[in-house]
Amino acid sequence: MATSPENGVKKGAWSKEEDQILIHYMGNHDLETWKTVSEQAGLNRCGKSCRLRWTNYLRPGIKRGEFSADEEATIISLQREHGNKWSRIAAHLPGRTDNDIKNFWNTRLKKKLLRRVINPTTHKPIPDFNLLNFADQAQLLSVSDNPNLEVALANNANELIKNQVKVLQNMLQIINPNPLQYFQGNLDLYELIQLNGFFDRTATDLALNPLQPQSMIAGFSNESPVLLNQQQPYTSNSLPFFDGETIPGPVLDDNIIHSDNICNSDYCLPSLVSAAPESSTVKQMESFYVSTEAPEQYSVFDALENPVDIDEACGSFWKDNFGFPADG
DNA sequence: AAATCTAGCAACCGCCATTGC
DNA sequence: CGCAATGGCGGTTGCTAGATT
Repeated sequence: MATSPENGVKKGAWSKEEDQILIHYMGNHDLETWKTVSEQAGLNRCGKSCRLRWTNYLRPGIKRGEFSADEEATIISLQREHGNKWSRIAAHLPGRTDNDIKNFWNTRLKKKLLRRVINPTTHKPIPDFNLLNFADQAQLLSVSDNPNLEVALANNANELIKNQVKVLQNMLQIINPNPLQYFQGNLDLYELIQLNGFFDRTATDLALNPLQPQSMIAGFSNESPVLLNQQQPYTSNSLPFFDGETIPGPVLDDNIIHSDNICNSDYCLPSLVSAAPESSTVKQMESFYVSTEAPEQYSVFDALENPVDIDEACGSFWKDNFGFPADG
């Protein structure tokens, strides 16, 4: 069992013997401070740990087990009203602890709301996946049991992954302005990152203008470098993406070397040119990542390049695509 | 059958407020 | 008033049992 290095007090799960000692002590003494409880009861625990064990588990009247439908409705209603004020919410639910309610919210109720396409933060219907925070997006993906929803959300998830790749690129570039050496064992990943035009940015540029999610996408626009022979099929192995789906990509130009220190004959680096809008990296990336089965009007890149009226779009996004109610 | 993944939950951590000296 | 001790709270971690591969 773990102990705190500085004072040797025990940490981790409580044993039945410790529980009995604490219950016996609390039943026979008035509470002074939790520190004295620990000391006088002979528990090798810090006072804080004793308090938590008592208030969350051992004190009389604690209600355990499944939450009733009424309790569930109360929690949702109070969470909407007060936010994550668990102790305040617990005051309305006799026998339930703030910790229990917090766990119940985080592990059950949030998912339940997401399944109903309700944003657990705002308690309003979700008009567009992109308006959720990242954690809720991930959770919505994980709880989805609607195949149509999964297909559509995959497109948005591609977008999230691209953003994360950009963050990784930033980090690598700052660590080493010539990151090519990292990719000798994973050239598919190298090609994916190269497609984003990352290696043309200097460490100084990145330090002064770190990429943010919005600017990352904006960075894909006209001045971004693109591959010369982008219409041809991808030469290396297709990149596996969601659930084994493979996505065709443009060929890499074998004849033009971008960097002089690494050149595998099968994976030489392409040269880069500025693109016209119609052949921009945005369009290229769109065809690269977004499933052709996806409704074209909801391409994430279209949305970014052509700002839409959010109110108008919100009202129809789910309804048009999945038959979900958009307004309650 | 073994390995891996996932959900649920108990407990800890860090921050802030309160209290007492 | 300042400081230390303590308590309260919300966020996070890590363990475990059950499910899945």
